[in-house]
Amino acid sequence: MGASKTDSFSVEQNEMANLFKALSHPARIAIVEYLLTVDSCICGDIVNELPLAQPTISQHLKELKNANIIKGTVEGTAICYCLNPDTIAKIENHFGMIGHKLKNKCC
Amino acid sequence: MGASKTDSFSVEQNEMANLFKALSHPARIAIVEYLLTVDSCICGDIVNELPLAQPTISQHLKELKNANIIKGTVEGTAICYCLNPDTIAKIENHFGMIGHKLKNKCC
DNA sequence: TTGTTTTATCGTAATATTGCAATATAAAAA
DNA sequence: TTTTTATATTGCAATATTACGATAAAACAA
Repeated sequence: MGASKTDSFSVEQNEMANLFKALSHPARIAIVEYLLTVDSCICGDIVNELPLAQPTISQHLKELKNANIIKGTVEGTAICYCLNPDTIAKIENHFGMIGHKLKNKCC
Repeated sequence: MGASKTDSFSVEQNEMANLFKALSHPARIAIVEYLLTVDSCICGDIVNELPLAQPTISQHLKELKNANIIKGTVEGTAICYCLNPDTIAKIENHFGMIGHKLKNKCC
């Protein structure tokens, strides 16, 4: 095969897996980090920041957008990207929950 | 192509991407969740918990082990798997840092 | 209008992932 | 020893991902 057996798992499990898949590439990690260093959300120069061709970056941005990790709004000719705090908080809470449960364990 | 341009990014960016890649499949999310529900670390029945064949689960466990998300120690015939709190904390801190930086932003 | 700039999409080649049957390995039980 | 039980590895087919050249689309400038 090659396709994940998505149907065999819960909606929540698939959601979390999709969030992590969106973050499972160094270019997308770099994009998130870059968005954090920029003061405002007004961007448009991500292509110059990364050692990848423009179509490749556009594709990575699309995946981050589909996963709701970033938001993009049209700003004239350019597009303004910024991180989605809700999704970041969602992931943060997920691991906070895991960390909390782990404290009551033998590990 | 198809291979990631790993060399173009920092060691840290690749490390984080690999951690997330290990968590980017619902079966591996399910394994992590199952390990959280078990009282002790003494496991050995993960195969019966998931709707996947034994070789498939063994492969998923291997990926989680390679990413240091779980630890496995031989326990006679069975193998005892448990979560690695250090790695969980590492991811938790990563998002805590992002969340903190986001608070000083326009988003 | 035409040209410029910025981002998106298409098409495709190279590579990676997923899943499992078959088989192997390792440790304990009989 | 042989058998049983639990986990790992191999090999392969189906599918997904990654990267980018070529091209398109959208908004503004001249």
